[in-house]
Amino acid sequence: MVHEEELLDGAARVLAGDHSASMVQIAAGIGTSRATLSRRYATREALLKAVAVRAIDVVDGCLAPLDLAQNADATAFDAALEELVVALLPAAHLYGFTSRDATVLADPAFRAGVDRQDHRALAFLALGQRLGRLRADLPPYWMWYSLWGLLDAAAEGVRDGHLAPRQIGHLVLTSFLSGTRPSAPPPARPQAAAAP
Amino acid sequence: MVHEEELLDGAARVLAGDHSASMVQIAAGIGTSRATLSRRYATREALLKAVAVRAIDVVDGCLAPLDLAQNADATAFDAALEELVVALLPAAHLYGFTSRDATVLADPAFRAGVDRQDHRALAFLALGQRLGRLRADLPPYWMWYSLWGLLDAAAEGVRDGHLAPRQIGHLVLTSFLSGTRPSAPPPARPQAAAAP
DNA sequence: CTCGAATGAGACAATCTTGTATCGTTCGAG
DNA sequence: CTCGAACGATACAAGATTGTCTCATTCGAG
Repeated sequence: MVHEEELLDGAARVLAGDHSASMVQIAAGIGTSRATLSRRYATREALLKAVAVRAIDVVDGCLAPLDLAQNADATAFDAALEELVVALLPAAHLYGFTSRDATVLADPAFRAGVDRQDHRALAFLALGQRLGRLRADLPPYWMWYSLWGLLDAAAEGVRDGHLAPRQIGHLVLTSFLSGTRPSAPPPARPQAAAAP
Repeated sequence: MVHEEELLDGAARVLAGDHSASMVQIAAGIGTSRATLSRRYATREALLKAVAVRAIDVVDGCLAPLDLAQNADATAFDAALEELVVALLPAAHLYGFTSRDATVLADPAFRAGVDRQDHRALAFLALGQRLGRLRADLPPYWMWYSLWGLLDAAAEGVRDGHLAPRQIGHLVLTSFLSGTRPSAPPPARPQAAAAP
């Protein structure tokens, strides 16, 4: 018997590539039969919601280490943030579609789970603000959403072959923290463009 | 006769809310009949691709002012970047789904359009690097993808009611440029958490 | 006003998807 | 080894979606 987690992750993998994949496509992508899929999950909607719940569980696992940092210092916060980004990278690729699927969005249980998750992340980000490691003039909600946006962007960049999987962890973290503006504003160096 | 642009924008609005909306739902959302929709676009796939082409056109319109800045200075570059973000915000909300829909992604014409678009944006971002206004250690492709990620994140934040439409322009721009790390690292101010 | 093009409403068959049931087979615990 | 649970394959009906068609109506240019 295939474990439920493998099955849901396989379904998520297929659905991440095509949000509107049919049960036949999902079963074929997993490598199982449509009969088994229908036996496990009564309807396609039920499968979708199960994947969404699985997504919440996985992301909750990524967020767990953050709770220990409530009485941490700046160094511990930075380490936890980096750990969070690295842990979230594959999750964003696999489960990102759940936040955009109308079927999933309509599920109150999913919305409630996301709300709990958001509040947990917001507490962590607010801690970063109090520690002086995150800007105090940005809404924590925006920091959380923008982090997910960067994670999604990295996943798309890898999908399109424009980014290497190895570098996206660093890219997301440095963009999230430092942005794309050079840290030390150069006084006035023309630096003419090199000839092609 | 309803103009083609209005029709496509209406379809995009419906599809942005539900990627797998049927022709009946799309027609109802636009306020027209399914017959008219089918007369204009032979198949649903054709409609999807037409929306995608429209998306490319609109984004091309947002990118047009950037070409004039090829021989610009730092100030002009900053202004063009801000203008770009503001122009791109509604487009990201309306047409963001095109970059994630399997049907659209499979269209060679769309991929070619996106490629041309990417190269145009990349040239602009590379100009920013030469002007010293953007970090030279980040791949231009990542800057472009991350900007779209932030635009998407802002749109989702508004959709969920966690962000106000008025502020997202500033949020995207400041996150893209400066990140979420405080600009001036505070020496050692404890700043105890305020009582709840 | 007149006429033609575009529209809305509806019917129709073909196809796809889904949910359910049945059959024989495989696989692992006892 | 034995047996029962889970599996793959297949068939079936019900429903939804799509693409095409017809017909009456509306709307605007001339």
